[in-house]
Amino acid sequence: MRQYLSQQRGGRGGGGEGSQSCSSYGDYKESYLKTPLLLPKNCLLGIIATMSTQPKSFHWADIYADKIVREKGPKEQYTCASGITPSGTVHIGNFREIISVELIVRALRDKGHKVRFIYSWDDYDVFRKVPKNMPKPEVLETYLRKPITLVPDTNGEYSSYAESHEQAVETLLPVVGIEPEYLYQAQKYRASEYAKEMRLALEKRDEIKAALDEYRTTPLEDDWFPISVFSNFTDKDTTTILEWDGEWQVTYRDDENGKVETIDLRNTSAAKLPWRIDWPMRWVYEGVDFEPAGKDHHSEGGSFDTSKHIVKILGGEAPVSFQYDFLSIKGRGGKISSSTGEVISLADVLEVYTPEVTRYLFASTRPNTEFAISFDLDVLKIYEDYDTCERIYFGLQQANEKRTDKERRIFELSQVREVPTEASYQIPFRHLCNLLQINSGDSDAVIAGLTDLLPSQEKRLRERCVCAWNWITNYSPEDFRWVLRGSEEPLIELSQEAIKGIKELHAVVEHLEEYDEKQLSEEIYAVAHRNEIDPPELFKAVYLVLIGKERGPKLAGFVITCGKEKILPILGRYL
RNA sequence: GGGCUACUAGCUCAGUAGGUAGAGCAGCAGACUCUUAAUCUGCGGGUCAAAGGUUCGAAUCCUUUGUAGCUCACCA
Repeated sequence: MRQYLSQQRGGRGGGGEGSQSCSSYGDYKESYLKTPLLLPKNCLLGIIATMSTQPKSFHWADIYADKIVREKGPKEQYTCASGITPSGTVHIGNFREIISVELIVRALRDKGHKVRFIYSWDDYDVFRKVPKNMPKPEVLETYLRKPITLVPDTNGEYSSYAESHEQAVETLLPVVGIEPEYLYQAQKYRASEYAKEMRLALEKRDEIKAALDEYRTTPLEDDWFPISVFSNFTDKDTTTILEWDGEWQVTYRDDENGKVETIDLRNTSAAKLPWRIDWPMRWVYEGVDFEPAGKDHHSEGGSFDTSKHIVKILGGEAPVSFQYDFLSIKGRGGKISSSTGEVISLADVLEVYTPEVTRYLFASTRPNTEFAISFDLDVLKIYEDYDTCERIYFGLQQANEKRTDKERRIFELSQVREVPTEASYQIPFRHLCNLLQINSGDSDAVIAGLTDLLPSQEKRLRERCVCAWNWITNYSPEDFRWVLRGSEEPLIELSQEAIKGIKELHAVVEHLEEYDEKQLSEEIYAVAHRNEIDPPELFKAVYLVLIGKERGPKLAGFVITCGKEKILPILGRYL
């Protein structure tokens, strides 16, 4: 059991490393103010707004940041907390809490405050249920009622089940610009770091019991104790506390084998506070000023509610909080919940949404409203919205003052790190999808074709290409996908008229450089009429020849984008 | 039984320091010999769920009611 402790994170490196990585944010505001702005021509607006001092913002993150300062008073440092029990895959719903806190952390830092952002892994909680999406459930089942930190990783990659979930998150969060200081509760409990706090809870047993009983349907037993013990014989929490000596000694019985043992809170790894006491204890221990919670906790009688009372008993006060709503998923099978099988995680979202756009999803939505993360055609709209937001930020698109302020703040908060000094390459997601399909997913070829792309825009565009291609291949509707036909594929059977039309079109495409999109469009119609074909028939024939489908991207633009090198060989087969 | 949230145009929703109601889509009209959930221009459209209250003034604050959804009272 010990080995876990020392192995897990090379001893508690959390503090130092955490604050180090966080400091990059501290400079973030300053650095973008200092950096000379290389903005596109017509964006005076952007410059003016950037140079003015922090405008009053009505973004929810700023409103909460103000509220924290107002309610907690001036402080050297504010502590914002988030956390979760890694009892299964950490899903995108859990991510909402993390990023909500991070946005508020940023808002506080932008106002010049020092902030400690802690993320607590509650990996000393008991393993209660085997989630459906885990390998070797029969193995996991034998670990029920033991602390999660002792459950093995049935994928065999990490030293524990808890760590496998923790690592999945910790490696990914920096990608979206989130770098909290991680606290591992198993480590702390097993090192008896909370001995005093547990003793305090025992001393306040009656008050705590009364607070909890207020909302319980059946009151706690008279011999209830505010701590729970993992048996040293079985590691399970199926134990009964028999006695507390009024100081550090606690005697418990293992309910499975009847063995009795007395432990000392100062040097045991077995004792733990139950959740409803554990939470407020840590508010006091870490001095938490802000921590949100899901709506399940925020109901009257829920754990946040009882914690508000218990924290006072423990000599502290409750943090500022808000409740965030749940997320749903659109355009992809699978539920969001970790207990019901397939789970949507941050990794899945990042397949389709770039880090900035992922942040944008959360930064642009009030946390207390439910919304759906879409994998369907809404993806196009989300990217459009993000691009609009960016154009407004850089003054490339006009909007009224109120809207401009709002979009500007959302844009800032959506950035992974410092705000770029120039807009990204503005290309509609739909168009990018077509370019990628023309080039069979080869983003190098796409990028090579964009002659006006600035070097500084390339990295962001490449990230977007990856997401676009993932979306096309995995999520886009069938209508949306197409592949240019190759030379080995069988010829399409066409009417005489259609073949004449194709031939004539081939001749037109040979001089493609002489046409712009509108002219080419008109010429296609002219071809149809000269050959007495209904235009829709000709379109259909051309799409069949080019991509094997009856419909496709708008033809004239499509042909021009593909270029004659690609189009001529295909049409040429019908000459 | 308690709590929370929502109710704004046909649809999806913006609208936080109370000051003459907004957007997108749909619709209508016109343009385009034009297929895609993206062509352009113009237009119409709302007792802001209901009632009461505070106010010079309320979608916004308070009270009550209705409808819908979520959640707690087991565990974490």
